[in-house]
Amino acid sequence: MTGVTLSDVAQRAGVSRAAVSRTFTQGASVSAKMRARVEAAARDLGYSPNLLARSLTTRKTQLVGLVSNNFHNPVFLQIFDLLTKGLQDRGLRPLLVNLSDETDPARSVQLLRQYSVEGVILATSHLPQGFASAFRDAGVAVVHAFGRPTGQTDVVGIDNVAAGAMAAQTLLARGYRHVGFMGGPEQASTTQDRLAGFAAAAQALGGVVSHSFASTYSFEAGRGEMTRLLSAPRAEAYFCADDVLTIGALSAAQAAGLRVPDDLGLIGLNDMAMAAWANINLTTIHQPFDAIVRGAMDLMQDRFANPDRAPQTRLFPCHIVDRGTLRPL
Amino acid sequence: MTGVTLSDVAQRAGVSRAAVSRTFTQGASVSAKMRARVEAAARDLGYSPNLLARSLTTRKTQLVGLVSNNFHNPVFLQIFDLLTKGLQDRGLRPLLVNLSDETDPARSVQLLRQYSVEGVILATSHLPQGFASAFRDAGVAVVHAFGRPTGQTDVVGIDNVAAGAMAAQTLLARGYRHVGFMGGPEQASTTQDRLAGFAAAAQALGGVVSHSFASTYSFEAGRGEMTRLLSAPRAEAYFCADDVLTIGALSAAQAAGLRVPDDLGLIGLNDMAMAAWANINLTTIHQPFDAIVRGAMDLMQDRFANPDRAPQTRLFPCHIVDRGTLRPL
DNA sequence: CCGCCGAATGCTTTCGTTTGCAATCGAAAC
DNA sequence: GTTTCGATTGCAAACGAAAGCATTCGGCGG
Repeated sequence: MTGVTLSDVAQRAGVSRAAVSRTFTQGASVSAKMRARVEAAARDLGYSPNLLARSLTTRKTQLVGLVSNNFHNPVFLQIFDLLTKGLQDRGLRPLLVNLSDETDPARSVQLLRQYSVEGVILATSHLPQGFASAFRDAGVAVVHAFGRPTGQTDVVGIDNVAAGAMAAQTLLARGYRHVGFMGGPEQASTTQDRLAGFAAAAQALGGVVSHSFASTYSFEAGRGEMTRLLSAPRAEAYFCADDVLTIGALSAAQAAGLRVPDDLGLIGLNDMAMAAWANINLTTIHQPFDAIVRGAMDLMQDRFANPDRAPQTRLFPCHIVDRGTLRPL
Repeated sequence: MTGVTLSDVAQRAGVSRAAVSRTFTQGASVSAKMRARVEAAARDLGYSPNLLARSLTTRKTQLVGLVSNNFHNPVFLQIFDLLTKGLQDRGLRPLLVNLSDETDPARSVQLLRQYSVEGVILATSHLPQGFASAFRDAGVAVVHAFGRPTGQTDVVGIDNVAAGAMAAQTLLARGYRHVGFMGGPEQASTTQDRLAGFAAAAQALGGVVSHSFASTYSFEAGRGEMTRLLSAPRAEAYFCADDVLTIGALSAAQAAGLRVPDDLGLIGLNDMAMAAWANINLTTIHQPFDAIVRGAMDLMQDRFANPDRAPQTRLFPCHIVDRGTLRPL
């Protein structure tokens, strides 16, 4: 234990405990002389206020839950980086929750509530049933990043239907006619929405559309699924709903002796850092992580200030990043 | 706010506050009848104890700081995954701290102390001066994962000197004679130790050794450094001190038209998930992340129980994983 | 029926802070 | 030298829960 408390400082400085408290609380009334005196004593003793005790009376913990269920896809490291930096800049502390193996998500809700988090940022494509509402009911600000707009909770992300359409338009504009969609898990809302947008746009433009799903958003699943696809009549180009999946598909294509993009076109989604690596060099749809993450934090803080406002959705535009897996216009 | 407190439950159940407290604290004396009565009331009201308030009297927060300065290398996502799951299983909560852009590390120390974390796990190759000792002095259990043994703090990781030697022995056994070391930042202890072990072992076996450093542990740095190396007389094989670096080097070699492993051998270190991807397929030294992470948590909890024991070091053995970037024996 | 004793329960203080309220201070206005 | 009034200060009561201590309960042997 550090052990040194406000009382110790007060005694040392020969002032009341309230005086010490005031010099350490933003915007309280203290004279310059008093402040100097207290600060000197505090420095001598190495005092710093106990935030947990403070939170008891202020009802503010500065704690926010950061929950994710995907610790395998490297994009999430980028997301954590942006998120942790951003939260630190705003004076908030992230309590990290890994939902991967959690059989009972209610436990995580309970847990975060017990720690009195003020807000929760859900960074997950798919969300356990009733998760968001549990927090809402408990009065904690919750925002779902990378989620599907529901009107029930704050959501920030991209328009996945539009992104799917953008992929289709790009493929057809490059002269591919038989185009395929390779999704992640079929029940993920991102997969569903991207497929819907992709199929509709491709058909509207006269394309021939097929689709299939990989079991997870992972390299192996993408590689396995593409290997399967290549053993039958196949499309000329595929839109893979995630970069990691796309890299898996790319690997399968190379293993099958196909040249990309001449024999087979591929377009991904995310534009994760790795997509730009020279030996991967993915053509992909850029998802603006920084804007989304910033938006999530903004929305959360906005709800701190105004807990009863209506749920809000913020979607950010994507754009194509042209690299080496699609033939040029 | 959830708002429902112990007093509310006590009133509802028509018992004293102490009774409620006892039914929720491990190993307190309550009759079955009382317990049932309180639990019913608690359920009705949706009560769960406020851990922050509890921590005030118990002096236990179950909070541990998880600090890292590398949110770019994908291995850290694997590490976070293991760490968060492990901590959750042990009933501990990770408070995540991103040191990347932190100009004043003392701020992070202060911060974690203010939240009364019971322990800190440092997952960083390099560590700011005085960081570990600051925690130690504050009486919080600190363990440095992936660090260099100092005798001052608990350290868990691998023997980097031995790992370097293992790399050298492997290269020479495969018939490479002029061998190079490509490190990360020169001041990183991991870089220094791996180089020392590598150079000594290679020379002892009659190899010709050269070395150089990439500016960071990143793809771009590895690729840039290898590109530079290839523009001059070069070694026959390189030991790159990290997988991401190795992938960068591999990319540079491919871009230069070299065949790996025929024209150039490469061996990495870490065996991150990506190293096994078929289109990367790195021969590398496996670092046992799961054992290291588990060891870190064990050591931390061990110090909870016994705060004054001497600092301890736990190093785990590595082994070669043979894939496609080194020619066979 | 009485006394005894361990188990259950309630009372009260405490943990480290903040904050409303009342008392005090100091200087400007008279 | 008083008044007066705003800015400082101290006092004491929260905040939500744990735990030591004293009290009460219940069942047992006698």
